[in-house]
Amino acid sequence: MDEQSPAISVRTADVILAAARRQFASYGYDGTGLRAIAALADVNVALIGRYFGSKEGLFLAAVPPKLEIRVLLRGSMSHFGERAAAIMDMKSGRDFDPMTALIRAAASPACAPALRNALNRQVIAPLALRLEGSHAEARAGMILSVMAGYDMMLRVIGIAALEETASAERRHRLAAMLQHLVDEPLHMQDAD
Amino acid sequence: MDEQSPAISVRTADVILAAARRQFASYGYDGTGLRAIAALADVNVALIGRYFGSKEGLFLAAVPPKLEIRVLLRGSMSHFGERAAAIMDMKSGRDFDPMTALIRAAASPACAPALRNALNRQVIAPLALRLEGSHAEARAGMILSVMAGYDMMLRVIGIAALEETASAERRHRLAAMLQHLVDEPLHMQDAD
DNA sequence: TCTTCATGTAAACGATCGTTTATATTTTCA
DNA sequence: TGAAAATATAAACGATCGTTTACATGAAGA
Repeated sequence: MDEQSPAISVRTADVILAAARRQFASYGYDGTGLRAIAALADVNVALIGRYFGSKEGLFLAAVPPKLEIRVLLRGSMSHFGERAAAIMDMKSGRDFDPMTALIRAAASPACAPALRNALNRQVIAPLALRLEGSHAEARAGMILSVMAGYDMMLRVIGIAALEETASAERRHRLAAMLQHLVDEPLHMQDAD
Repeated sequence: MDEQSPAISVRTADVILAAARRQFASYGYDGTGLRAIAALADVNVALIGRYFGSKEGLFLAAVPPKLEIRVLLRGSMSHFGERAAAIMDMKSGRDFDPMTALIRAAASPACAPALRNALNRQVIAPLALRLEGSHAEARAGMILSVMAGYDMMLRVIGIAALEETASAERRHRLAAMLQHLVDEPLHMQDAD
């Protein structure tokens, strides 16, 4: 080719992606340096530029594709709350969780638009398709909000009131909120 | 004095604090430069160092003290959900909102511990005192989670499914969730 | 008026960042 | 085996960052 053909090696690209996911999830977008990713991947810094163009390109290639929630949508929606809450509680200790990475990166203007698109396409749209009743998209958005807020307070900031509560109790309340957003027709409020 | 007496001017300090709040809320902790704050405050960069010691010191002096939620706790707790949801919806367009600033800064390891402390002392503890029934602190943590997640999806990331929904509908659902976390005894789930 | 202390400013330091350029090494294939 | 393509590396660039040092201005008190 006449233009620059980056000359890729799939295995090297995967090693870089894995390292990038770990770093982005742990330290956020701004807190992660390309040299740290390169060191973790045992790879030269310049390779990242050649493989993914820029730091933003690397982030977009690493994190948003992992945001799929199809596993959550498998099975009856009458137990969605339970399933979601169980997953939100289980995922502690993993070296990479896309939602945590997303939260840590949300503040960076460089990736906010891309995150918005990824969330719309890979989370909200498929979820809204499974919701019956009115305002399906808004309810999907609220469901995502609840899950993200929970993750942020529990994992990113580390609120003691949540950390020190029995996992079953937290999961119970989280599941109830999510399930009620799924079961649209119910009016939750008692007074008007 | 023998040590360094920073020689303060209250008005200058306030100007710096106001500028810092605006910048931190808009661009997050990492995205904000001291020079940008200084320019906005029409003040020399070095003054920030002399007044607040460091960037972290400035952030801690600017954002956490504004986290008070006493206004939210005024009045009967049987309408807490409505009040909170109304405030969460109203605050758009303000030049500084402490919760948005908090979310934008949560990913920075430099301020996460301080944010944790500030949230515990100024939000969760006073809120839990007003909650009757069991697991008051956990429920307070969940209330904060819901509000923060809502703010993050609506204001920081900007999810279309929430932005394009009528404000009244959003507020309605948010209020219902919050109020149910206040009214502990109710079991929200329908199936077991 | 002269000194003192409070306040503000200018300039630079050292470090780190993302990115690029130029070069080296390895692999492939005729 | 040898040329060409693919892959990897080292070194530097320019910019920005938070911070510090040294100096200038200003008002107040004796």
